Amino acid sequence: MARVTMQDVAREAGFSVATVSRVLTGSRRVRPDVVRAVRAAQERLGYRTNQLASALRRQATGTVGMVVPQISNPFFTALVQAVERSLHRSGHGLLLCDGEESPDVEAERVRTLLARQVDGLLIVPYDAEQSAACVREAANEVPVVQLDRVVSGAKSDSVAVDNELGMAEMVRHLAIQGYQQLAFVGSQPTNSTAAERLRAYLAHAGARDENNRHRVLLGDFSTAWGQKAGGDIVAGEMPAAIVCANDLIALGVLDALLGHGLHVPDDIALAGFDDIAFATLIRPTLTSVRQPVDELGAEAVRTLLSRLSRKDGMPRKIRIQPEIVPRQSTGATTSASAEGCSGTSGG
Amino acid sequence: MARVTMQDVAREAGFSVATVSRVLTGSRRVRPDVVRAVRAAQERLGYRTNQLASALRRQATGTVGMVVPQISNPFFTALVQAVERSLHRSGHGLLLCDGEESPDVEAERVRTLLARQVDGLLIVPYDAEQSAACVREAANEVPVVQLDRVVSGAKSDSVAVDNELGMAEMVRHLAIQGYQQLAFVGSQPTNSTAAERLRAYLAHAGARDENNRHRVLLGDFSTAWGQKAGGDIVAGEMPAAIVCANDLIALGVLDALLGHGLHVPDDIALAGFDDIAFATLIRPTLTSVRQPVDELGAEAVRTLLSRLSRKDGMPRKIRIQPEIVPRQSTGATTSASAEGCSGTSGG
DNA sequence: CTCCTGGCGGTAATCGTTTACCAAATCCAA
DNA sequence: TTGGATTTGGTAAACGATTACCGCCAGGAG
Repeated sequence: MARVTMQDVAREAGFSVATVSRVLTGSRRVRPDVVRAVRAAQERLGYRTNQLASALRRQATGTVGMVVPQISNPFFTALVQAVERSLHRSGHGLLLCDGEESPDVEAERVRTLLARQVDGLLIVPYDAEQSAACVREAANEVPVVQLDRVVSGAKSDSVAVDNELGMAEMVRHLAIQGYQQLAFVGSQPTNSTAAERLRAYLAHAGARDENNRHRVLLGDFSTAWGQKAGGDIVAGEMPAAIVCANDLIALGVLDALLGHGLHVPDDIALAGFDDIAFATLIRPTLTSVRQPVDELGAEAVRTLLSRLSRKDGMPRKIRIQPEIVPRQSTGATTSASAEGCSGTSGG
Repeated sequence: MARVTMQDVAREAGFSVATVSRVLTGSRRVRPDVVRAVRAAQERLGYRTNQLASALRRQATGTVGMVVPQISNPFFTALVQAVERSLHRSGHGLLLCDGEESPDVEAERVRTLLARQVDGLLIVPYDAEQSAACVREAANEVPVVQLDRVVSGAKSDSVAVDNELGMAEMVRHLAIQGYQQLAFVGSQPTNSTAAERLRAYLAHAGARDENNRHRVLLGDFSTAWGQKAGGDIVAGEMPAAIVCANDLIALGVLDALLGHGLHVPDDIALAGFDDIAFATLIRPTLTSVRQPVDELGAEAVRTLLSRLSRKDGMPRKIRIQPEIVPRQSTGATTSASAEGCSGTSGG
């Protein structure tokens, strides 16, 4: 039951711990017959190196920390999944933390991650201002990559989608589909994505129609907010289409619309942002802006790991191009059957 | 930039590292004035203890590993979230791994978790047979709690919902609602939850109607499978209601039904299992068996932590009672507006 | 004044690796 | 045969905390 150490392997093989270590890490040439002997001994004892001790000595844990505002948001879930996969591919572990949508919890999580000596940090900062200090502080200790959202003033790389572009294309798409009067249901711009999407909407929709400036409802990124905003819109003068700042909001709005007996897109069109898996599982299927989650995750990991090897260079801002996915909710597809959805397994 | 160590604090405070350590861990009484001096020095230097070194010495990392078959399944996401919260509340960290629905990947993940010296392991084993060896092996090294699914032959605790009970209540509910002819869309019983739900369905539905034994379609726990099975059912002689082994399957089936122009529950009723968040966001809202995810996670963590302090005692099987949630899809609610959904935040 | 006891700070061993440095062995050319 | 270069294994010092053990000092009893 007592863990078997390198000492044991060394004794068993009849060599020193140094030699065993060299065989295992390949840090220096060892005679082939010795290698065989050591490997055999290792096999016999079922030895696996203690990463803790190794990490302490090498000053690198092979672990990166990740903090997201809330795991249960499907977009973040997908991001976590993509990151986890990329990390494991390069032999790293993931220490995951949920910030519980609170700057305080978030800061505390970052602190414990640093205390656990993570080699680097991936963070989706909750709030553009309240999270800034904690991100800056972290960036002084280890390489940090901001993901999806960005706070200013931190010396760190960032990876996100080009929200401006995505929103612009969405507005254009709606125009092409013939929807003139638009409304926007978004989030208070307390973080970069909310702010960018709002700004882009105003810039592009406002340019076409001065009226649109008035039909902007701001809350948070939740379904609950979508439901409320949807109700408000139905109560007033109806626009031709509603643009939402993310899919969760759109789901809420849709719920409200259907609840009032409205048909989408016949009575009113609807569009979201993120393209979460459920966008194709509801009726009507939801037009959205696809965030290439796998790419985002992979790119973030790649950026972080490259910082780990060579720390030089200026912070880089990486922006990935999103892609609009037209579906039934904006009258783009009439085919009744949805695209496949690969989410397998179950509880 | 160089990390500040306990040495530095000791020097700054004018005491030895032993004293500093004692102040920080509270392992022994230290004179109040000395405590103040040490704390002041710590504050001045911004010292935080290196968990790595501490863990190596104490032989405990304060970290537990968790392996789920696939994070993107909303049920597992919710479970992870609950676990993460409970763990952090007791000062532990979570090393999360996605098994990618493969016994090999799963086994590899377990091995790296053990190499990282996790204090304990929470695992949702992918396959009743193929995952058994790896769970057993892990249970020999650290306390293991199996969550949601169970493999036999491992000396470990387990926490799960009483699937038998949940399915029994669902069948009874459908009977009360007046649905006689049932069909079951489930997963091949390659894991305990699939097996238990199938067995319970057969026991209870079969008891009422010999015919029901024939209307059992088995695939996996995915939406894709639900879509296919739904199509097959529509093509043949239609039952009055379809019982699904989880909500993802139900979503797929629903998709197929709606795609064929059928109305739920007027033409055919539908029920799921798990009660994931989206069950209330689709139309019709989905009748399901609620798994109390927060309780499951909390109980699993509690069980694991108690094993960490006192290793004695036989393995315990903890079964939590699920609760059926009747909604529109079985004609239980006619109210059009859905219940609130709290999933906040967004990408 | 001596001796014992309890409180408390310091010294150094320890957790399990990695690796700088040393030394023995081997090899090759002259 | 010799002397330098090259392998390659061993010794021991880190990494940064925790803690067993030691010893000093103060105070109380005799």
